[in-house]
Parts: sequence; C-alpha cells; structure tokens
Amino acid sequence: MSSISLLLRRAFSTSAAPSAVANYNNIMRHEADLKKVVETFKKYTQDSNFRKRASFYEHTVRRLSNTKNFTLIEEILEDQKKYKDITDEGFTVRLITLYGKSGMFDHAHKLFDEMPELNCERTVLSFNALLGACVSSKNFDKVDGFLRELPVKLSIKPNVVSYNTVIKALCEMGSFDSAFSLLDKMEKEGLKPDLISFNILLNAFYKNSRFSDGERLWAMMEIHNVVPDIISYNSKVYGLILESRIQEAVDFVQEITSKGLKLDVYTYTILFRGFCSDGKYLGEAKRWFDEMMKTKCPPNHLTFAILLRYACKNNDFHFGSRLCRALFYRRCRLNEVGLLQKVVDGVVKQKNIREAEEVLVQGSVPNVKSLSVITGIKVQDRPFEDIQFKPKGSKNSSRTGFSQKNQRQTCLSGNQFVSSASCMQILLRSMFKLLADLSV
DNA sequence: ATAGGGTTAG
Repeated sequence: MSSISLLLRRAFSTSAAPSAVANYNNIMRHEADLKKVVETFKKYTQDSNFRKRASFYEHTVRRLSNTKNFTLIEEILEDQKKYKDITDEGFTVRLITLYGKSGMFDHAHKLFDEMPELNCERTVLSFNALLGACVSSKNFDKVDGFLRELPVKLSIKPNVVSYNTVIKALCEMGSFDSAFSLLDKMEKEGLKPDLISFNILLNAFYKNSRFSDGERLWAMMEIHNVVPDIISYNSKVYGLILESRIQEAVDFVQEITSKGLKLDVYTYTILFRGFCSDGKYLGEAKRWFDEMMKTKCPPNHLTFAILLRYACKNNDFHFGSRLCRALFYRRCRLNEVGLLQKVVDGVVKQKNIREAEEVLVQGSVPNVKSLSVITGIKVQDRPFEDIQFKPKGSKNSSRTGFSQKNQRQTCLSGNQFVSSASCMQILLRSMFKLLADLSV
C-alpha cells in the first residue's frame, strides 16, 4: 500500500518551472479537447522560433491524425501559409510530409502545386517530398507517373533519394522485379544505388518469402561497394525466421556479431519471435535476453510483449516476473494488460507471493481482487482521497496501455468517486498514464 | 526528402 501511494504521489506531483517548450508539451498532453489543441498550436506558431521546431508539428499532427481529425489537420497546416517561412522550401517540404503521413495525399499534392504562387522554389527536395507523401499515404501507384512526368515538366533531376522512394513504392505494390530493375535504371542515369536502396530491397525480398532473391543481393552490394549494416542483416534474420530455420538464424546472428557489428533491438526481437514457435527455445530466449542486458541494448514494448507471452505460455512465471520488473524499470507500455495479469496469476498459483507483490507494486495490475488477495489490503470505498484527477473524457487510451475493454468503465463525472473497483482502475490508469508521460 | 518488428486467444 505505502509503495503504491508513494508511486502515485511521485507521479502526481508537479515538477519544477517549465520552459515555454515544456509548457507547450504540458498543455498539449493534458488537453483533451482537440479544438483547443488546434487553437493553442496556431497561437504558438505565431512565434518564429516555434515554427522551427519540427517535432511539435509532428506530435500535434500525429495526434489529430490518430483520431482522424483531418479537418483540424488542414486547419493548422493551411494556417502556416500566412508566415514568410512558406517561401522556405524546407518548411514547405515538412508540411507536405505531414500531409502525407496523415494520409492526406490530395492536400500534399495541392500544396506542391501551389508552391510557385506561394513564392517557394521547387527543387528535387520538394519533388522527393511529394514522392514520399505518395508512399506514406499508400498511394503507391502514383509514384511511377510522377517520376516519369515531373522531372521533365519542372526541370528537376531525380536523385538517389527519388529512386529509393520509387523502389520502396514498387516493393509495397509487390512489383519486386520492377523495383529491382530500377537499380539498373539508376546507373544509366549516373546515380549509384546506396545502402538504403539495398536495404529496401533486402527487406522486401526476405519479408515476402523471396529468400533466394534476397541472397542474390549481397554479391551486388559488394560490387557496388555498399557495406551492409545491421538493418541489412536483420532482414536476412527475418527471412530465416520466416522459413522456421531457427538454428540457422541463431548461427547467422552469431556471425553478425563476429563481424564486429552490434546487434540492435530489432535483431533480438526477430529472434525472440522465432523462438516463440516452440517451448524448447525457452533457455535460448533467456540466454539472448541476458545478452541484451549485458550489451546494453534496451528492450522495448514489443520485445517485452513477445517474451512475456512466450514465458506465460510455457508457465515460466519466474522469467515472466523478471521481464515485468525490466518492463516497469524501462517504463514500457504494453498494449495488452492481460499479459501482466497472467504473470501475477501464475506467480500466485505457484505461491511465489513475494514476486507477485513486486510485479503488482511496480506495475499496478488493475485487478482489485488479486491486489487485495496478494497484499492483504482491504480495498476501501474511497481510497486515495487526497488525489485529484481529471476523469472526464480523457480518451487517449493508446497512451495508457490499457485495452479497450478496461476503458469502458470510465464513467465518473466531476471529481466524484464511484465504486472502489472502478475507482481503483481509474486511479491506476491515471498513474500509468502519468508514468508514461513522465518517461517521454 | 529515402530504409526495419507482432497478433494473441476463449
């Protein structure tokens, strides 16, 4: 009990004087009303320093895009046209990219077309931004036409980035051979395929069960003097796992290490996913997890989700609770709270009360019943009365790490408490949310 | 301006 309230107190206490930037972050994070978010954004962007901060644009637009508020996205991005920055190609390119990422391809295209009248020069940068917007908005089929028409029309010479983007689009459409043949086309245009060109192709081939096509690329890379990096190798590990060649994948990973390359979180996570197919790899999974810790390669929420499910499935709750501790330490959010509950239940069943306690205290699994069973705390009607929180309509469930099922009981009005169970849930959810926010 | 993870299970 005391540890939990300590955690809560820490989570709810306000931190020291925020700068303008932190201030903005605070306002935006806690503001549930998206109309107000938009107003605040527009107000802040009157400041020219603020307009240089690409990440604010990204955060705000991503949030509006996640909730499908496309009108509001249009409102803030179109509003930017009134600033002199719009004559700076870099600034406009960012807006085009944001439209693309929000899936608003027509807006991206329109802005590109408007650039001359906005007094903004168009070079290969904005051309590439337009191509990129096709890809991110999944208008893959448009890319090829743009590559054929626009360079002539606008006297822009495509560069490696342009071609890489087209290769990506063709791969996404499943036109692997056309994508591959663009390497030749590039060379004819006097451009050298680079690491990114090859990584796009490696990924596409191995991921789409074209293992032998993938294998052929390595020799080509050598010819082009392109040195593979960990992203290149990860594609192959993925390919091996996809073909259930687990041991070969392990051997290949060893080989990567012996080349002096550092494995990254992707490498491990791909391996773990391969191990999951069979309980016999549990020891191997632990060994690689230790390796991860030893080499200071921090696991992320996906790594934890995969390993936790694997541990639970094989009744290894000791490993499970160890994973939970690492998970809380890293302040990762799981999109499946049920997994934590499984660990607690498993540990309790095996009578490792102490471990269960730790998982609970650190992770606050929102199950009041197991909470009171394990800790012996009797849940009162009005716990934590000293803590105020805003329950109304905070809808960003994705940040809290709680499933939709757990969300539906949010029915408080004002600061009134309801039953102890849902109160506890809401309280814990708020705590999770705050912990998540603090870790950003 | 371009590159990379998942899907459980009742």
